[in-house]
Amino acid sequence: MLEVTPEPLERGRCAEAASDSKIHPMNSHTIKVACSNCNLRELCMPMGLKAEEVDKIDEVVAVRRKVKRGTRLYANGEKFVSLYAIRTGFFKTCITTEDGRNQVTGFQMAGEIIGLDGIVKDLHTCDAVALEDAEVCVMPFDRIEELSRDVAALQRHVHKIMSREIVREHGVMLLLGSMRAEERLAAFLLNLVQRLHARGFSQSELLLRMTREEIGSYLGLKLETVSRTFSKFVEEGIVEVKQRHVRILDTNALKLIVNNNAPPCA
Amino acid sequence: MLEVTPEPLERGRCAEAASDSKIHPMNSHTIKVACSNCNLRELCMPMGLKAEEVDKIDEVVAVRRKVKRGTRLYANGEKFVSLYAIRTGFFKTCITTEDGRNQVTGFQMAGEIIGLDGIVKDLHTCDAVALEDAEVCVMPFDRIEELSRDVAALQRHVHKIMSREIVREHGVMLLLGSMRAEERLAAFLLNLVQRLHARGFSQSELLLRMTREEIGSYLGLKLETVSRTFSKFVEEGIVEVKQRHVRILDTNALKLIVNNNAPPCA
DNA sequence: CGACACCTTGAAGAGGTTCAAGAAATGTGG
DNA sequence: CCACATTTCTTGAACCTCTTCAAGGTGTCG
Repeated sequence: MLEVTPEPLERGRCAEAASDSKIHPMNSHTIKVACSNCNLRELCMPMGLKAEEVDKIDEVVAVRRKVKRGTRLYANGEKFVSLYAIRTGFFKTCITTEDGRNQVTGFQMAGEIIGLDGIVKDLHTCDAVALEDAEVCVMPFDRIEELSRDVAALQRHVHKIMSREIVREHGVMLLLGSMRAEERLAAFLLNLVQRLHARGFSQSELLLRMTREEIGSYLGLKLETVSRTFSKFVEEGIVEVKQRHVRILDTNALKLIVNNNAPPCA
Repeated sequence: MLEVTPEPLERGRCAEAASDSKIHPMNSHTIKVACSNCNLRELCMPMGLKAEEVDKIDEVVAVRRKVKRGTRLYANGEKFVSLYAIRTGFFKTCITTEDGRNQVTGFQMAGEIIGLDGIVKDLHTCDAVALEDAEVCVMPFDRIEELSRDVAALQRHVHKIMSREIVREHGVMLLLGSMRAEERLAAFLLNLVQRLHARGFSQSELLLRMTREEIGSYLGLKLETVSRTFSKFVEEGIVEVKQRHVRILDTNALKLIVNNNAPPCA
């Protein structure tokens, strides 16, 4: 359910690799970059590498790319070339069908990897939209594959990232298939705050980057239901909500809601 | 939504690798095996390999294992060692939580790979249960990794299998998040029959290997709703249903239901 | 400041669930 | 091979959750 993080990072902002950045702009919004001194490396790089292996991995991340809020990092049908590691910002991924259905399949934050959907057909099968101004590391997939043939730790890391995504989606299926509205929203809030906390943010306070409609799409609910459920949580004193600002007052109450009001036996 | 299959295979049953099988039983239900003359190789092996590469891959599949109906191939919490390629039979995968929730995350048939959930934590995070007597090829994952460092086509294949599973689950999220009962069941039937047809079975007739309750769990519905929806389809002349025997009379009607009654514009 | 996107709340309605009973199939042991 | 127990499936009726439709409020950005 969460990214494995040995210790919280400070604030999800990377110290710039000062010597490199902004010297060789590839185009209007791409710049060179190095992983080896990125604050997020514990999230998106394998641990315990030799120095020479770290250097090799630095070469994988060819460039960074800035993505303005509301614009797409990639879109359904586009050729798949690279995976992306999110440096800063917040994304949603969603699929849209010809008959007008739309489904948010996930929300992604700093240190998470997106683009895995494109590997199977060499085409992206969903859209990735920045919900706030963002910056990503562009990692050409053929170079990842090449390198992970040399560096077993990287190979293993790539496999784990993909497996983690599969397991995450199992959790979403459980949520969508078996939970009621309150349970879904409680699980959603707990998941978000947990991931934010792992990145050094508050355990109890969060700023929603997405609309009620996007939350609803992700949770299989209508935006009105999301809004009403928030209101209900407020009435019950579980959270404070001011638009997109949410403060969790009673984490345990949320956990009880998710766990069917059964106390955790483990 | 489906396994990519160049051409239908005959009946999903493998010709035995006669010289090998049953000579060296590893234990009561494991036998040696070779991929190179398995009828399913187009489904679970990369295409266009050199002969020597095929030989290497043969070595990956250490043994086969028989799984009796109703028993588990692996279970939540067990150590992850191998992926499994299904030779014959039919599986469900499902997750169960401490508080008693249960969710079927997929149904798998011959030629499909299961066990990917275990990679991220070296532990299986779901159960795989045989819904009929089954046989699988056991593929130790460390050998897969080792070999895919040598054989780029295998590496790519493993990545595609994992990506395909991610994309499949996106489809399930769309189903669970945005479809009504009829739409879900129609999509489910179309998906099943399509995968069966790719394996040489009928386009219109299928034998459900799972109960109404299991279908319901997968589709986020109660078993009564599944039953009622089947009955509705029967009334409308779209399918014939005799217990687990289903004959699709009007594939197009099912497609229209899934597509929101909007004619396919593509 | 005005336009627009987003959020909240109410009331009515639909779709799915729950509870219950009975029928059909399947498996078991004598 | 048959009788019985068990599991699975179907169907009805009442209920509940979530959706739909509608209106008004709040916040944001040019």
